Amino acid sequence: MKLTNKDTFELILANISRHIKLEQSEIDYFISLLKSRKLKKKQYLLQAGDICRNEYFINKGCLRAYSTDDEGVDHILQLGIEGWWIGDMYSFLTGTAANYHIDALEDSEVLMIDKNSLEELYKTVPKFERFFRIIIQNAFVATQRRVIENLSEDAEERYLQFINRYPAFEQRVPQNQIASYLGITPESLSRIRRQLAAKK
Amino acid sequence: MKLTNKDTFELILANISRHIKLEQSEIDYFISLLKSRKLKKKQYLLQAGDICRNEYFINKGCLRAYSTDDEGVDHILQLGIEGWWIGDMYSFLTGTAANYHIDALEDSEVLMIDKNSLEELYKTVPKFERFFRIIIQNAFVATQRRVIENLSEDAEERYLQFINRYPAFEQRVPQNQIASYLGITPESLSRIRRQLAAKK
DNA sequence: CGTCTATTTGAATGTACTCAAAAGCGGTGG
DNA sequence: CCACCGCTTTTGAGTACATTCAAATAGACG
Repeated sequence: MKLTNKDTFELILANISRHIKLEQSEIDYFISLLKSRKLKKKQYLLQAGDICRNEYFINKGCLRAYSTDDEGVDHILQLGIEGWWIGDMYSFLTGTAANYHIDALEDSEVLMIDKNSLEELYKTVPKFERFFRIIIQNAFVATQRRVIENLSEDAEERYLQFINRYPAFEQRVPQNQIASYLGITPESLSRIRRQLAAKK
Repeated sequence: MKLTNKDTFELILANISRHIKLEQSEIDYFISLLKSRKLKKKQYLLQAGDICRNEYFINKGCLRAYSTDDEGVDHILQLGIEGWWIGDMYSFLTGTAANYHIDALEDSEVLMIDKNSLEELYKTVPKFERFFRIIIQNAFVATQRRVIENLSEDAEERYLQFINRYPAFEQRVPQNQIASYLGITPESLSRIRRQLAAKK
């Protein structure tokens, strides 16, 4: 879908302007590279085995990226809502089969940019190198923190950190999905919540 | 320490030239921003609570970045040898107190660039935005994979993945440090290794 | 050589898991 | 609009993997 509606880009442009300043011509050019896609709840944006040909900006809704292990259990790599980027970066960078599924936990809309367009964008407006460096840097720091928390905290502590850090997710993401993100079973999370309620 | 010896920069320049092409003048300028530091085994490069004022390129040796939890147990966020970057990126970016210690597992040498110099470098030679974007992107992808492996694999699988992916570490890093990286106790790793040896 | 640290081994413990079933909730179609 | 169906959440009982604590052995460093 090609885009014309200006409102569509408010969020992503606000996002970008927090890190780099763009001329109107640069904005127009950037927007011309984007496509949009709407997803119904449960619909796939990407399936493992596909090549991830885009980076996705979540304009509306809620998505998850996850892998399925040998026993068929899902493990959530990333949750994202409006304003977040999502994708399978390794697949995107190397052009190899994706390891992750991405699907919608709510009816959603993403803006996407494919690899050629992105390289083109880097060449034409080098400031975007800076923008994506910063975005990725922040994602990297958050992921490192998650590694350390997985190593050093028990399930209850991780859950408390999670709802404290991402209150929006606690509202919008089903418990079994939060459990998957935390690396525990839905049964365990249910028990943890009961205990926390008892403590109060 | 200010630098003059050309050999000192071979590794880092080779590293950089894999991603961006530099003019001699740009190389000279970049090098002028670097400082070097030698570390004896067990010596700190950074302590939690300090502000991490540099990004560090490991020119020689082996370092670890780790946090210490409430019970005094260490958890290794990152291991690195020659050719790897290391630091506490959150502290570096925000100027806040570091959460991680970094110290040397072997006598080591790092090249370092401070924040002002790096921003200066980005301004003067924007190609470095690209270079660090790529470096961070790769680190991000690797860290995401680690999250998923921590969520989906048991201790034995994670250990096998580890020695397969980082054979150099198996040689150079003590077992209790590998255990810490994998998120298990040294005792558990010892038992896992015994079982693996028995299977053969 | 002696000391300090790392590794191995054993025994008891615990946190989270699996399997199973019931209760709750939400969406869909009659 | 209500009833039903499927999925999510809760609860229980038994289990397993890794932990803790303790001690012995091995190895590294001065």
